[in-house]
Amino acid sequence: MSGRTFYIGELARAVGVKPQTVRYYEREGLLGRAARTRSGYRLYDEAALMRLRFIRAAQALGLSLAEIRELVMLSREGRSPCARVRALLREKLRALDRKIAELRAFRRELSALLAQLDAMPDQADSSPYVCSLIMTLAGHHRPDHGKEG
Amino acid sequence: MSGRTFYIGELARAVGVKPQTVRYYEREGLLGRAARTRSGYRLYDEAALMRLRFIRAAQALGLSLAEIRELVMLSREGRSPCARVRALLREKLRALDRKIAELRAFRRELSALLAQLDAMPDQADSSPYVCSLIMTLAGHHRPDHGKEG
DNA sequence: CTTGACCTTGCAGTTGGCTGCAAGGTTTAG
DNA sequence: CTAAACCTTGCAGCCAACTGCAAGGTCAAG
Repeated sequence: MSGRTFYIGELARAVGVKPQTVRYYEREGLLGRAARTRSGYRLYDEAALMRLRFIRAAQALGLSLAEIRELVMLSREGRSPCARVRALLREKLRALDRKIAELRAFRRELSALLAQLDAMPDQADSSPYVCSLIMTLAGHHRPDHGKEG
Repeated sequence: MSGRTFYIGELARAVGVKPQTVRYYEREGLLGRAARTRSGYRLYDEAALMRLRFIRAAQALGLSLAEIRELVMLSREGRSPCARVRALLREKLRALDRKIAELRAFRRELSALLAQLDAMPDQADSSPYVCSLIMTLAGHHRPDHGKEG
């Protein structure tokens, strides 16, 4: 009755990650140690597949591996992680709102600055501070320009 | 007629960075090597102060140190960096728009998911994948949740 | 002369989530 | 039997922009 088993590469392919990533999650306490064949190969079952999918789904929702580990721990202790999931996601939502507001404010500043820059002729000089307008308008802020789309 | 000079600590304090950061910028080719006293202490003038302020201002606008170095190079070659500044900032603005759109789309998804979660009772089970709803709705996305505000 | 605040260099560590590599053992197809 | 395609471990490196530390030299005040 016990379903299919998988080598680490099959498991990884099924979820779209690399074997190293699976080992990394194990090291980080997100997956629990796998069963082994006599020769030492890791063997996974469908429950492991589901756990791995959960990890990726939770990551896609913006949870960090540390937060996901916390949820996994709760679950392993038999306590329902649902309340904690809600709290974490609500917190993410608030952080998201703050971030969006911040980026919009910054966008306004940057586009105002660009409008002024476009209205100016190029400076022919190579002044020590390169571009004076930037000095006068760049304020306060430390934007967080994370890449990745 | 040559104005004030500064030790690295004074310079750093004047701009709100640490001496290590100033040395780091020098190593990275953003500041050019400073004059030295006989005993080897770095000595800066007001032009250096302005250059350092420029670096921080440009960072505040979202430019990376690599991009700022490029501007500094242009300036040192006597070519006006203004056109490049405009191009870089326009690019930042576009990236910002993409990012804001992405975060808003993600915000919508997350808040819909939360609404569904709030409507559900806690699962008492500690199922292998922790929380089934999350599995069903978490898609595709890889949000970039940079911290810092 | 001593204390303490400065400065110097070089190099390791931080963050988060992987990714790569080397050196070896195993399994499977032909 | 061999070659390819797996697997194992351990550990270094990546990104950016710093930050910290150790071990030592310098300088001004009292």
